[in-house]
Amino acid sequence: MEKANNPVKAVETTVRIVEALKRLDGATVTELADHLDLTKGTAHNHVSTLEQHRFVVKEEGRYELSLRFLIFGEYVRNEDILYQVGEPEIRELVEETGEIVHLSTEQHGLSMKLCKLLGEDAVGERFHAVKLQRPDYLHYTATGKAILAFLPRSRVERIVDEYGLAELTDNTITDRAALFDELEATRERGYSLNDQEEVEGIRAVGAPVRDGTGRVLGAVSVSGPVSRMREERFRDALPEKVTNTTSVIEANINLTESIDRSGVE
Amino acid sequence: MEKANNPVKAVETTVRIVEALKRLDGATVTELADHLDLTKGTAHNHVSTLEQHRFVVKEEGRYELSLRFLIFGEYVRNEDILYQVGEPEIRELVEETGEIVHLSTEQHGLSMKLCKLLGEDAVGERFHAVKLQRPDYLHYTATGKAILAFLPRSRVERIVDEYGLAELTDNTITDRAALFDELEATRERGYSLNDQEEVEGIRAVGAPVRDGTGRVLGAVSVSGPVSRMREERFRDALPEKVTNTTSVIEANINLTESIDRSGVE
DNA sequence: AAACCTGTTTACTATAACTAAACGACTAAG
DNA sequence: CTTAGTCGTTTAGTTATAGTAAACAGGTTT
Repeated sequence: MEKANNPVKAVETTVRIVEALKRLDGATVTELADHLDLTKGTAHNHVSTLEQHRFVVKEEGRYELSLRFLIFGEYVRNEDILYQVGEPEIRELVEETGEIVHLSTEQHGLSMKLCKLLGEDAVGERFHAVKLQRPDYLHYTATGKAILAFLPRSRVERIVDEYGLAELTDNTITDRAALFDELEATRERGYSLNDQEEVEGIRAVGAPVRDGTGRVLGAVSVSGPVSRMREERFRDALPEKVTNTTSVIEANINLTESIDRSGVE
Repeated sequence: MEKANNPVKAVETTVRIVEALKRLDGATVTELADHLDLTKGTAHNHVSTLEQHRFVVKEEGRYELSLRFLIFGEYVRNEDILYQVGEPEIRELVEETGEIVHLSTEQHGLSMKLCKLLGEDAVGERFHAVKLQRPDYLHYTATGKAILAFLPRSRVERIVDEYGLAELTDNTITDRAALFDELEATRERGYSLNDQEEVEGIRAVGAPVRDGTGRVLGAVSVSGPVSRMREERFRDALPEKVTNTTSVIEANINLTESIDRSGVE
């Protein structure tokens, strides 16, 4: 993790304001000043600068984050090659399995969801895209462990140094050595298993997506209640389906990239 | 439009950098410095500050916007009451009509899409959510005209002052008086019509969504090729369907808000 | 090796981001 | 109608800091 030696303080306060506007679901100048220990003048200057640039809207006397964040966010996602080629494939996977399917990538040592689909067994209807909440730590999700398994050990070390190994359930891996053993096993299997390590009663199977050079681009996972994730399905059937999906994604990414390299229009 | 009297210059350069990272699909420090007429040192300080706060990632030597923008963007959309109650309704509308359906709102005098769905006549499959690109001006879209029709005249004046009336097709309204006539007609009808004013060959029908106080929260529209938007359907059937949808949305919003006010859990 | 790219760091200075206080606009209370 | 209490915004003034320019370090390419 780079640690900006000459951080721009004014940018840092603006970031704090943006984060506070999210946390507080919008705020007045006075509220921002109180929460962030700024003067009203400073808070006002920042928030009005952000408003002028359309990242903030003033709605009925309160300042709120604007939909410009959505435009930027969708742009970022649409640029991501993993999302471009992965999204249609995980649509198929969600139809096949009926469970919850994730497509995630790693940024800053955290798991960022690109897409989350609920299958018909997970909800009433056919399938359903859902909100992408906060990022997750990598060590307790199926996608996260699939990613960690194929990152250079030094990166994994630094990530664990930075974020630690928070315990969410009895099954969460909280020991460094145990984590590296698990990652080794994951590498050998080619897929990751999550047995109620994030949420009690939920199991998941994940597999990495790697490019031609072996670099991990992200991972795909299928999650569901233990009641539907018993031995055979959890150990064989789903791993097979998930790795099939990631193989197709990997093939299509390599295809796309070699076409890019050949300069074909 | 508020015009920040004490803009924070450092924030403005950071905004320029963020916009450039989008425009250039990621950039190096040197590229940013060149494009934005900054020194490399300045560009580096800003971009590394943004990276430290996870709004930017360094991917293979290039700086790119991170998926944190998506998290913020989805948060903003999910907070929007119009999206919350409108999204399920326009799903129904897209199934009924088979055309393209939009749910949009106004921010900073521009039309911001909350959701865009393609119906089965518009694409092969059942229906499909698509990317929300840049904002649009309000005067040449069905949703935009529905919104403008129910904004206070003074606001409309200021919006036209700021952005003008850009001409996209022969049918685009580019005359101020003509626009106000059109908005008057829209108010009387209760819905807006767009007859190839944005794109040649595309017609659309839109209707506003207003809250209990009469304030416009946004608008819904159905768009399609002229070949499927002939007289009866364009003038009667679709306006009926669209206004039915907006009525349901309005009712649900009022219900939600009165429940909120009553403090029920 | 040397020249030429990078990205990053440094030392310096003018600038501009803060502080604190006051202002004008509202609302509520007396 | 006054007064006191909000609020957001603006002002003046000072100190911190953002930006400059230059040098540095790490890679390629020549």
